[in-house]
Amino acid sequence: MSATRKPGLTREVLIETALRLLDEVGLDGLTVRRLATELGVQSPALYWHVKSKQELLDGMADAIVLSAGMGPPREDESWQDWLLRRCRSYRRSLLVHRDGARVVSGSAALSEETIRLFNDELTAMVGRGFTPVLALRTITAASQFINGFALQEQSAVDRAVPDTDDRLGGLARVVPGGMRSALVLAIGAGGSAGGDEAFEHGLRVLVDGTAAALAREARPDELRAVDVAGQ
Amino acid sequence: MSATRKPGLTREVLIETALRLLDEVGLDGLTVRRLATELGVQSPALYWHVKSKQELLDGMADAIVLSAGMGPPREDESWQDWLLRRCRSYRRSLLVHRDGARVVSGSAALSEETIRLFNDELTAMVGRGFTPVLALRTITAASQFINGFALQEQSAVDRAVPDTDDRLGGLARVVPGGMRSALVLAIGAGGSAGGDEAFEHGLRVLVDGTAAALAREARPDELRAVDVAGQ
DNA sequence: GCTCCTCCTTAGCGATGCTAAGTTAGCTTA
DNA sequence: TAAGCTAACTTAGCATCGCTAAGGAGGAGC
Repeated sequence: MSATRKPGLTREVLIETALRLLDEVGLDGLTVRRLATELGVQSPALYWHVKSKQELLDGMADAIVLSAGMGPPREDESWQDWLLRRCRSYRRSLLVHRDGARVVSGSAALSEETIRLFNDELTAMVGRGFTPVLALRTITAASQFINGFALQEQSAVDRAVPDTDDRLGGLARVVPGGMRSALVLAIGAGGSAGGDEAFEHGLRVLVDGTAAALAREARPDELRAVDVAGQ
Repeated sequence: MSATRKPGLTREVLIETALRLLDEVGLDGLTVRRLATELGVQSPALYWHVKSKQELLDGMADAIVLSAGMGPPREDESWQDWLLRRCRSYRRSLLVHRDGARVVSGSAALSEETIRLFNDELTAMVGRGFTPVLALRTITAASQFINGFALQEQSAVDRAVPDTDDRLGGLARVVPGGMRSALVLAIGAGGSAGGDEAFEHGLRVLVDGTAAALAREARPDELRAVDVAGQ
């Protein structure tokens, strides 16, 4: 019953070590046996602290997400600045660990702590004029864009780098012989599927589009004849 | 030398069967042995037509992407309508097959055919006023949003569905006891992390934000004092 | 001192991706 | 027609994986 028994191992230590090991060997190299060795223990010992490997991965994913420092905006901060800050921080957290995006994407169980912070964010957005649904959808869209983006950035890094001009980063691994104008132009002009600039562009699009949606939401009585969604 | 030998098996047949089997058993259940059984063959036989399981998955991913019907807009079609059509079609293709998004996300090697179509799209966008870089980044942002979105939609479906109120679809599997206002409000109002409406919202944000970027690109001499990106 | 419970070990099961080596069928060549 | 070659498969099996079952060590509590 006493909390200070002497566990030797802990769920927390397990997750921390797993994250460190992840950077070394990657997600595919992160086996239960390898982690056990790293902890100076036999592999079945881990199953005393964790139900399955998936539960371990869920814990790692939650630790990564939490390390981004979620939370509502500061008092003096506009929702735009906050959203930009949050998104950049989230991407950085995914990129800090090797295969971080894959770990987070493969997990679905978030901790109560994460959900609480998430809810605080939504509440703050509502305080700045968002409807609850718009707030949720905005964060949702942002998260999914960042997940997809980081996923591709890391998959491009992890594979064996081909000879030259892999600027497309996973979108076009093989450059065909008769590559035509636009693609080669875009790449030549510094365009790339990954990287900070491409990410910042996506962010900007997100913020601008959200601002438009927010303006629409705020005065829903006006004409929507210019609606672009044709469906 | 004659092309009509009688292979019995083909790379194409292999991929088609694998996609059919994928719908049955899911990505985790799609083993080489299982696929071989489905083809009435022993498992090592597959390695004659395919270098590794990853190469098979790459082929499946490419088939899924190609099935979306990529290609430039019609003559009379605005880039907005085309982009919406293309994005919806892409999402639908990912959702058609079980774990389709995971298969596509896990693959990096696209066929030359896909790259050619992709290039045609960029070229057409340039014809409508985009710079090559903006065109590439737009498609990139769209693809990554859709990948992330579909990934989450399918991961929410695939896991054992909990008792009630799993509307958050993977974002909040466990609903904590003291869930506060904004989240419960958003969910109550029909908000959800997945689903057609959330997707359409994301698309709208993308198109609106891209329109703003395009307007900026078109007259780059004007003042940019209202720039929202602080970095 | 005896028992109980926590935390770890040893042993091993079934399944996985993949390789090595052997076998068969059908075309080409003499 | 017979020999030979090679594409397309089979049989056997290796190393590794996540995970389970059973047992043992050692401090805590009576």
